[in-house]
Amino acid sequence: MARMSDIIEDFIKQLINETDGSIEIQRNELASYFKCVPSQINYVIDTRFTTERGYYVESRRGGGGYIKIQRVNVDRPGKYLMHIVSSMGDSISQQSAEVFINNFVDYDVISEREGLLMKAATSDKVLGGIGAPDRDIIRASILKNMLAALMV
Amino acid sequence: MARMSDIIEDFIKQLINETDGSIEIQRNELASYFKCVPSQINYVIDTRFTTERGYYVESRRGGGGYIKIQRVNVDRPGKYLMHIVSSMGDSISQQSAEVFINNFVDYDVISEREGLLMKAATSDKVLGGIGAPDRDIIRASILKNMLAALMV
DNA sequence: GATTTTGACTATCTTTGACTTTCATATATA
DNA sequence: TATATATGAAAGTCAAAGATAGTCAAAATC
Repeated sequence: MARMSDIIEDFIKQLINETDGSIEIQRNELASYFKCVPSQINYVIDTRFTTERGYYVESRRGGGGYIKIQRVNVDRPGKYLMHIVSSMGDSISQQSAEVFINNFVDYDVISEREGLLMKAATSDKVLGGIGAPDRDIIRASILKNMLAALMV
Repeated sequence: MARMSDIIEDFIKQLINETDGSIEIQRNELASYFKCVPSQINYVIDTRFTTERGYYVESRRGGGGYIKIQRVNVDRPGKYLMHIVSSMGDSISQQSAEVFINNFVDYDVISEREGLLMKAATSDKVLGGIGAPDRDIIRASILKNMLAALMV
């Protein structure tokens, strides 16, 4: 069965597309629309609408509260890439790597084929054999080196 | 009696044929359909649906998890790559990897940028930290997986 | 001896709900 | 009137429970 979280994610993304990059929702309203607990909305936002994925979220509690989600505009892809690389840290999970790579493709910093290459090189499928702490370190190293190679 | 693994392999291959080269299965579902333990599905995938044999596999755990199996394209350049992949062995030095990659670029199987990416991902600069026998094994694995990704 | 089968244990992702925090407004009090 | 307090209406947090898939090695089979 399809994941509820994915369905909610798609719904929100469509709303954002329809409204020029920024929406305001009520958590409880959305939750009751999807017949889920309100905290699942938080889960979706925390895992899918992160800074890494290019979103900016703010909210307010209390009466008349809301959650506002905005898609971040990237007008200088090269600069964006630089910033990402330097903020990336020395260790990175497969999931995060994938998110980064998808972003690069979305913003036309790399081609789709290049994205596939990067994902293939950083997947747990190939790095899984490496022990737990080292794996993510080597993954970060691979990713950074590939990006650096493109920036030359 | 025929081997269970072979039966499962044939079943999956038929599914792939019926669906244009790409399927998504649930491990537990398939296991209960064949009345085997779930890990046998992993065994079948690990031994039969490898990059050497021309498949690209990805998966996701947790609720709504899945295993996705794609058959790679074996048309023209793909066929050449496929041949390379299956002849490459399980271990490869940085030097050999570079020779392979340069060849791909020379024969226009990949672009120059893609070549740079591949070299970056398989260089000793990033893999040097891994101990001697494992390093070349992981390098081969990365290279094969990248090539397979391009053939999907 | 190599391959296959099995199962216990692990890792990862999602769903759920009880409890907490914050804010706006209404009401009480100095 | 101005300020303090109570009330209710949101959203946030966090951990437990549930749902998958992965790993690894022992046992079985060929």
